[in-house]
Amino acid sequence: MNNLGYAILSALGRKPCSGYELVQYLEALWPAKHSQIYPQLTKMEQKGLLVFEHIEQTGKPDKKICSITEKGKETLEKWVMESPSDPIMRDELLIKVNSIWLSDQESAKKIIQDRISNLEQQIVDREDIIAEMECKHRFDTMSKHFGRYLLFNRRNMLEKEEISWCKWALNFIEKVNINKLLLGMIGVGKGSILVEDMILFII
Amino acid sequence: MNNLGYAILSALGRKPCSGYELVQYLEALWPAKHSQIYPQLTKMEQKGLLVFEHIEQTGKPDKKICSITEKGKETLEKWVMESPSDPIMRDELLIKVNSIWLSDQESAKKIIQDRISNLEQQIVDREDIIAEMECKHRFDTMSKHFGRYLLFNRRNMLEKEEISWCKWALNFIEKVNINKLLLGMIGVGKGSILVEDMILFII
DNA sequence: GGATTCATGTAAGATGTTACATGATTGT
DNA sequence: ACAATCATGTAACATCTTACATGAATCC
Repeated sequence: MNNLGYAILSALGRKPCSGYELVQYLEALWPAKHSQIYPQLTKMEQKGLLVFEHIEQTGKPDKKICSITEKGKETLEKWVMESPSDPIMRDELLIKVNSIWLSDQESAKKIIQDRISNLEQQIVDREDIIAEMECKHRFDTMSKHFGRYLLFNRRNMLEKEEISWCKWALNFIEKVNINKLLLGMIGVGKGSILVEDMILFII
Repeated sequence: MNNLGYAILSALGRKPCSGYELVQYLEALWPAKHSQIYPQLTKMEQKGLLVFEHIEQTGKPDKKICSITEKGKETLEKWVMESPSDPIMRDELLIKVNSIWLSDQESAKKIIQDRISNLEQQIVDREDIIAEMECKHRFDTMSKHFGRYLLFNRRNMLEKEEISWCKWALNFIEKVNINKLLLGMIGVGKGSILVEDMILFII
């Protein structure tokens, strides 16, 4: 079984739900498009890890509610104990920042500023969800939602720290440019003072 | 062109290098195995984005040094200005944390403690590299290494914050368990006081 | 009237991983 | 002796994305 499969089992452990709902739930866990979810669910049903229940709806398309089976629960339980492999992050911004030397100051600053805006929006949205969790899930039902609660707080902490980095980087970029302009030293020799300046600035 | 291609161009913009070296360089930017790099380089050479230079070596296998072309530079420059798409993070740990309710306290704590160890190791390693960068790249050569310098600091900031979350989560897990044990309330009713306790603890 | 939400599925293509293949040098 | 580093490549497979396909209800 693959990670998507375990993520689905983890989601269904909380409560049974449709493939459509899974797409949303998994966004914070292991993002996947519906075109990946539905075939995966079929495979998992064939393996006996989950069962389908067909629900007819009026005014809406019919849906298939998936529930985790005993076998599914056992499979997940066994996997959870194994140590996880290294995380992988793919972010175009990193490539763009790495290429910063060939773009002008303003363009460089703009991509970072846009990132700050995106992060800020995501944080306010997530803070609403966290508040809702704290309000809605009392202790008796909290247990199954506890992990998700930890994860939402994790994301917020990391995104706030990313904003801190963005601001630090913006200041740094500005500092470098001001130095370049003031001393008229684009690529000229005695710049070693500048680097010390920059390093002082970091500390 | 795909993101891997732009990452390669970004790497080659700094200095020409072999496919083998690219694998290491790209780890912090857009990780890829050599089996993906070599065919990608061939495609990019055919498109005129880079050129190969065959270097014969004694005692070591021969290598092919790739250099970015004017067309490659222009392609990268154009792409850098476009706004990046959303980052994607895939981390098995998240699925395991989400499934925390079905593993025992000790196993749950262990996976988080292991993560802390990994992060701490990565941070000390990266701090060495950062120190080396600050030392080696004086102002005249800094420009092309500037983006990478920003990125290494970014990673360190984020990983330090992840450690903070891990420690917060460990405390939280312990707190929940102590409450469960003390009050003997596994799944029993009047737990609402506990949740308040937990929320107080977060604040 | 047009976009979004709900709801499921398939097909084609792009991207990424694991395994197979070779072979000398250097460090433990 | 054995593992790791340097160095490049292919093949098979797994994973993920984009596009095609349908269709009613609700919101702006």
